[in-house]
Amino acid sequence: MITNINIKPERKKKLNEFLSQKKLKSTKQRDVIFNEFFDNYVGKHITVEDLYEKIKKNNPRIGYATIYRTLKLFKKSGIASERNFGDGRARYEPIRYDGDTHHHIICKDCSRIVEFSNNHIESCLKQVAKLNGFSVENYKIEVYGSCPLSKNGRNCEYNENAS
Amino acid sequence: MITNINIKPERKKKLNEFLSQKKLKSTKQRDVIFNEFFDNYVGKHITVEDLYEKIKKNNPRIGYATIYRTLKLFKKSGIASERNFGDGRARYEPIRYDGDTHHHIICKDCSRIVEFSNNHIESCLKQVAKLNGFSVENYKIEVYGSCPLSKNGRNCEYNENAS
DNA sequence: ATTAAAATTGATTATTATTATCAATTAGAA
DNA sequence: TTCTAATTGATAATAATAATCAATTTTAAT
Repeated sequence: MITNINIKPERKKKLNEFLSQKKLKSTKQRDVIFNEFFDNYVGKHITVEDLYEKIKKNNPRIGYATIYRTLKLFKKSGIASERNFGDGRARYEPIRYDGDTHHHIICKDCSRIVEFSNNHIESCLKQVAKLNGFSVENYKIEVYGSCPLSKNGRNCEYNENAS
Repeated sequence: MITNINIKPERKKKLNEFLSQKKLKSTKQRDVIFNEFFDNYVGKHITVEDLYEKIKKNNPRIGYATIYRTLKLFKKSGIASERNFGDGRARYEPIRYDGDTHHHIICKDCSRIVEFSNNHIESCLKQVAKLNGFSVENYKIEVYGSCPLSKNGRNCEYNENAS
């Protein structure tokens, strides 16, 4: 069950726990990036560059490297996940709640992304891994195909990161 | 059903069909790379660099760029697939037969890779995509976890590309 | 509130994988 | 053989990410 209401406090708490556990510091930059990321990119998949451009508008002092480092920090702290859809640039996505495993269907024509999760498939995968003696940490499923818009022959220019 | 016997002639035929269809040429370099790739890397996942190093031993005249271009050619012709396991370098794998869709379980400790295929999971995925209006072109499933060797506490240094 | 130690930042440079360039060579058809 | 177009190999260009480092900021201790 995916809920978009009020996830920020819980995620902020988790980040702060990670910071204090690792004796790291909270800074104004990290706050700004956290807010932008969780206010505007839940359910989306943003590149480092796009997030930098967005943040630069209101906070021109924040540097490119800081965005890189902070998204990695979010990843390590368990509030963001890194995705790679094969275009050579990493994308980051807010993790909405602990245990939020979902997967992606990607349109090869217009890059539109639909998310899904499916317990049945996941338990099958765990079983396959178990049969091979593996314990499962996480898994990634990506389906590539053509979306309804592009199949209808319409021009389906799509940009999920648009404001 | 996976069979390792005698796949080369069939794959070579497919490559040659692609070449003549696209009015491309067969060259000594392409033959050398084809042979090395299908003699020694079926069921493995080799990087461009590793294949270059291997081929250089007997064919020091063949350049790095040619390996890159030829693996891409193999991919386009449908006899190789490109994989990306998150370490920032592409890996190539011979496609054993048309319709060879299989997936990977990757040990996060020693990078050992086990392959599997599962029709049930695949048909579930197709159904999920269909519910969202997508037609499926291909899909990728990766399971990350710990392999039996590393769970036993043994030193499980593993290199699937070793000679 | 001051201070000191350690982490962070921002600007820049370095690294690394991949792609593009281009003159020289080679394959394949005529 | 000859002509045309594709290919090669060496190298330079590109692009994403990582590393460096002096200056700054945070946090804990005093």
